[in-house]
Amino acid sequence: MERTIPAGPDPRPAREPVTRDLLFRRALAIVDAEGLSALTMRRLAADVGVEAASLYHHVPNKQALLDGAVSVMREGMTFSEPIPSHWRDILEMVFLRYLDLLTAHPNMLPLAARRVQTDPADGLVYLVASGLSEADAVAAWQSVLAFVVGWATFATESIDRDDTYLPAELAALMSVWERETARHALRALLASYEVSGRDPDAAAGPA
Amino acid sequence: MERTIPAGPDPRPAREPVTRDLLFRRALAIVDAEGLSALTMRRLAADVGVEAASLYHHVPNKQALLDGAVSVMREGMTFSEPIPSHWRDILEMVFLRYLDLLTAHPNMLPLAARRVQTDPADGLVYLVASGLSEADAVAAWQSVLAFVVGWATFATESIDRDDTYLPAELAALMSVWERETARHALRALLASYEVSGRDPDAAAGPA
DNA sequence: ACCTGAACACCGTTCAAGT
DNA sequence: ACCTGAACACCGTTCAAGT
Repeated sequence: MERTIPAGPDPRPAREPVTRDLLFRRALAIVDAEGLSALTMRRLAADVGVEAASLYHHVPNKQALLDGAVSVMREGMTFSEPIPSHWRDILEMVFLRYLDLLTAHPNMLPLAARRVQTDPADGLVYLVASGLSEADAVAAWQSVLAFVVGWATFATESIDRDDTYLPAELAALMSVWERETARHALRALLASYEVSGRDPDAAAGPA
Repeated sequence: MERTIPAGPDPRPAREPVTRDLLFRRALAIVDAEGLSALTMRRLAADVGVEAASLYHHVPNKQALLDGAVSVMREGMTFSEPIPSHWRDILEMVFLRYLDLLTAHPNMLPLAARRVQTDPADGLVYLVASGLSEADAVAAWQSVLAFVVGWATFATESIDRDDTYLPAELAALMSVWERETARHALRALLASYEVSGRDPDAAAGPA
């Protein structure tokens, strides 16, 4: 008979109990470290110390796992004080931060492009409160979101480049996607939307 | 013994001879019709009337097949006369046309986002010839390309929307991605880049 | 309640064998 | 030169069986 160790410090390998949230976090870690194709049910199961079939007690299917990983990633979107007061500056900050987040998780991009749409939805409501028409607010939101996701797509992945016919100097420039260039484009997009009411600075602080 | 029909009109089912190009075209057709996940080696082989293993006589692997399908798709990018004279109008036309192409092949988008980068590369050279600095030309190209691919990503696919917390009216607006909105954003992006030399209209026709 | 083993219906790819 | 059958090493998912 084996002796049972009753209160020793960490007797068995002490497998962390399997929860949905643990699976989401480990799934994100695997994708970040080894790419989307490395995330298989068998691989994740081995990672948390169970068999593949066991995962289906915590998650209905693989898609739910991917959705969970996206959610975990998006929780990493935090903002540093101070918050600017003009809606344009706020949007610029939010979407630059979002661009940074996507850039930090390049392997997640194919997944992040879905479910993103209205994510900081309250931000959209805020645009209307700032004086933009609903149509303009939605247009601005869509444009900026599309740009950021598209930019991350190119800035992030090891694209197979078609440099044929391109002078070496231009090809070299095209292979670098500078954050400052994205910021400039973001500002140009935002500048094309205007508050329509008679009090354009209604949302800009008390003074 | 069966009688062999020597010169009848189309005796056997007359399988079209298998070529790389046929495979590319059928692959694109399958993806367009049934989605990316429907394109398997076995499915494509059945489509052209051979076994899956036979495909490897024409194509080294599945990735080459996908690349070929992207190329076939991009051949569908044509331009109607007349070509505008100002570089901004040309870029707007080219990238609106590219947006239309991506929108017409929504299932191809995950593939089209790679290899696109410098595709109409001569266009980039043309921007420099029009008087933009190399840095500005690349920045404009990158910004507009990123925007179009991002826009197509959202406009095209049945995104799982997160409409929680969003007023019904805004949610309804957010679910529609109007081509006119994209055009406005495209123009705003292009307007932010200027010819730097002393002859800003150097590329704008003879008059 | 949670985990397992074994199976099912798939994948992409290889290769010896056929014509 | 081109095609095939059969196999290999994988997938996601299901389910009866264990504790």
